[in-house]
Amino acid sequence: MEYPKSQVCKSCDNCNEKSKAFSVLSEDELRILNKDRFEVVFEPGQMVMKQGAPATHFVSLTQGMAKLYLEGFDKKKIILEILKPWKLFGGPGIFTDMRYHYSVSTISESAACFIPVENVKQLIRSNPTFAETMIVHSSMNGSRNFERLLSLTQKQMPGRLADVLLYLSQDVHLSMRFNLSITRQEIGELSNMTKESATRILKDFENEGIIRIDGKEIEVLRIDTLREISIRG
Amino acid sequence: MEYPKSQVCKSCDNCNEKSKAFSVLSEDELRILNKDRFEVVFEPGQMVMKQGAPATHFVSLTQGMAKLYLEGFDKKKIILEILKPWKLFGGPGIFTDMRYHYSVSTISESAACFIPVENVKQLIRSNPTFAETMIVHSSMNGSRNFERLLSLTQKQMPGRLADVLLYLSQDVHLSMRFNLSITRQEIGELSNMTKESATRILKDFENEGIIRIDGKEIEVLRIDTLREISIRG
DNA sequence: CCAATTTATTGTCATATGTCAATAAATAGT
DNA sequence: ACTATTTATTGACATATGACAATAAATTGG
Repeated sequence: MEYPKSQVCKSCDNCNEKSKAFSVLSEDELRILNKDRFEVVFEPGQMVMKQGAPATHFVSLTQGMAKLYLEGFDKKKIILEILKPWKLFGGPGIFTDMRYHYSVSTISESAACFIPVENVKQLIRSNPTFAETMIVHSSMNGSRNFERLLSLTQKQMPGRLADVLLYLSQDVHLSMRFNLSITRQEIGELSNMTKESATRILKDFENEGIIRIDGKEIEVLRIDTLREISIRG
Repeated sequence: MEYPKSQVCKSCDNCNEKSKAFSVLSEDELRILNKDRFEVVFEPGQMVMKQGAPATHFVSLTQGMAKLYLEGFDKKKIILEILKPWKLFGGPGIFTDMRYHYSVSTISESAACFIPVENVKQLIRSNPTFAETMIVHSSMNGSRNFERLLSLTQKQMPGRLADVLLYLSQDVHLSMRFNLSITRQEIGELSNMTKESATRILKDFENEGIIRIDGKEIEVLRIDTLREISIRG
């Protein structure tokens, strides 16, 4: 793995500005946070964080795109999130058993900044506002996981796929038309179905004029229909 | 609803002792916490907390037993937890949109103590150790929900039911033999299957000599087999 | 103690979805 | 540019599981 100088952070300021979690910190506190930070560049498909490994660092994605996923049984995965820059992750294990509870691997060429957990914990202990920020952060993940649990367990495939398309369009790419950076396999892992089923239902949606597929590009044509399908289940 | 005097807390001391979350608080801080607490007694089947309603209080179950569940589509529920005394709940909404993100209703006659969220938040802001306790609490819920997500989405019915039996035996009743306080419907809601399937697979387990069912009583005879079934999926 | 209601059991059937296999298309490596 | 590998598509088929229905058993309320 290379560490091209040009891509390594010159300073953490940029990162701190973009990650709203750090906006409540003073100059001095940022210094603590920045003390032992370091950045690593990843090629596509490389592992940033491994489920089960010791949880030593919080990580902030600074460039590229990655997937955060649970490793289940028989190598089956559930992708919980597509990560974009300035997303901070590390997981619940940092405050419990000091293990990572999910894996993260890159989708495109990426860079990530590693912050030792002890430095973050030190700030939590000294700055209650920052602690509250962490609680809010963790709570948002919590509610999001409840929604996912309901979507994945109670909806049929079209509803689950609609949820994933809405997620990709509205939360990840912020556009009705986007270049699909993930495979059918990964769409399946987002919606808990096989790649074959993902292919089939995507085609169904296309035939019904709900989306347009052109190579790697997907355009959402009728988002309301997608929302209906999502609600109907 | 009645409020039998004899069952209302005489003091919060008892509650504070039992809820380890509060063990880090000083006398003065406990006074803040106790200031506006009040206890309510519930009959079986009554609702303690309603998903979607304004999140105004943290709640601690002080007597009885309750179920914490997500209300999904078509009135379908997922039970996330069987609550026993001294379990504190309120959910992620307290730190995000100020709504409850799950419902809680009693299984047996119960009592619960309601603590205004503002008092807890005040302590979080003033006592970093307490704040960290809250983060740990929320993190444990987080990892537990990951496990549930995997169990419910990737295992077949026998695996899911095995998980539920292990949960009931090891986490709820703390015994190999316990009186089943919940219905088949609720076993189904714990394992994401219909009550008919729950019935059938329970009987299968009984026929295979893995458990013994006698009326409302269940005895786990071969816990290792149950664990195997859980792992095999 | 009896009627009314809820809960549990059991069987039949329909179907959503996974599995496997064969091919096609796209991508990557030399 | 050409082969090798990965990814996508499509079809045929098997099966886990839900839906419905009919009793049976248990619980509750008077």
